[in-house]
Amino acid sequence: MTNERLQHAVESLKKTKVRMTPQRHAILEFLFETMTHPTADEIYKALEGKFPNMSVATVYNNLRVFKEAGIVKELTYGDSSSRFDSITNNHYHIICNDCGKIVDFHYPALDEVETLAEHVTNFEVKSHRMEIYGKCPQCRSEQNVVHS
Amino acid sequence: MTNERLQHAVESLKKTKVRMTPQRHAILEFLFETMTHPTADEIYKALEGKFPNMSVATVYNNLRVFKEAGIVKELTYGDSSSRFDSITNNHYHIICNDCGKIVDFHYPALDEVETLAEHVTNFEVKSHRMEIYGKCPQCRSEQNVVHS
DNA sequence: ACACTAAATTATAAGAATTACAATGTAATA
DNA sequence: TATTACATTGTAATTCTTATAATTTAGTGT
Repeated sequence: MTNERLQHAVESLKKTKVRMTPQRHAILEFLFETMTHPTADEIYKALEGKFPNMSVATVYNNLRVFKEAGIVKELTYGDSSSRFDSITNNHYHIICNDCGKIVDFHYPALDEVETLAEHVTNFEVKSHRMEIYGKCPQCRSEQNVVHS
Repeated sequence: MTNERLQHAVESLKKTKVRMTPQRHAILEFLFETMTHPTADEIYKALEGKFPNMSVATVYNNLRVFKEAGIVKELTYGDSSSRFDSITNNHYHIICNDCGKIVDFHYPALDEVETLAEHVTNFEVKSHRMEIYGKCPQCRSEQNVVHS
């Protein structure tokens, strides 16, 4: 199913004038198979085995292309660098304040909030963003350890 | 009422070992009275009349202190610099994709989502973040102008 | 298969936001 | 008023991201 989504993405890119290079394909592939919401640099490092000469700029360029094509979403948290996530349906993220882990979490889209906001503010609503913050199970249990 | 909230913030800071300097107070004051969700640099520029020798580092240092004290919230969007907002109750933001304007928008907190996430993921939930994106009334009307 | 052209990649430099650091200054306390 | 720990200042360093120019290459038509 990863492959199916990947195929779909590649085809939707080809429909516009976006060429399919090996680097570009590898970045896409990585984004679709990983579950880790990587940073640009993590993508770069993950692929330097396969593409020893690839430039970081290539990663950034492609992430921009993918974003513009609606294939990939940029996640900006408090920390310095953005993370990137291939877009899937209706899931949100819950993030650990202590260790930074990001876990997917399914929930129907908050259409109601969008509609209400539209009426109240007279904006034309396009999208929304929601995240939940807390402490993950691992960090919770570490905290509970009694230090003697 | 701005003054009341400011007072309260100052006092809660003094309770810990945070000293009240003129610069710190001015930054707090500015954050509580402005409606504009300023960047660190905007705060710096806004106060350079009063404090010609203030360093940008001071602004950043204090914003970190305020964040740690739970008085101020950092908003990170896709663009390069963070914005800062004094924490108030139960309001969210709707942001214009075209001009960047941020408008407050009241809505009861999404407690239900927090509760559900807690059960599903076994995180200990602390907070959440939600924003809505779209096009503001001004940008909408500009778009509709017919160019002859 | 070959050539053409627009787009992509690479390498590097530049830019911008934020943080680190050392020296100096100052708020809170006794 | 003296003391001390915290704050500020100025600057340098760091980090993330973007811009640029030269080179390479994917996709297309012949």
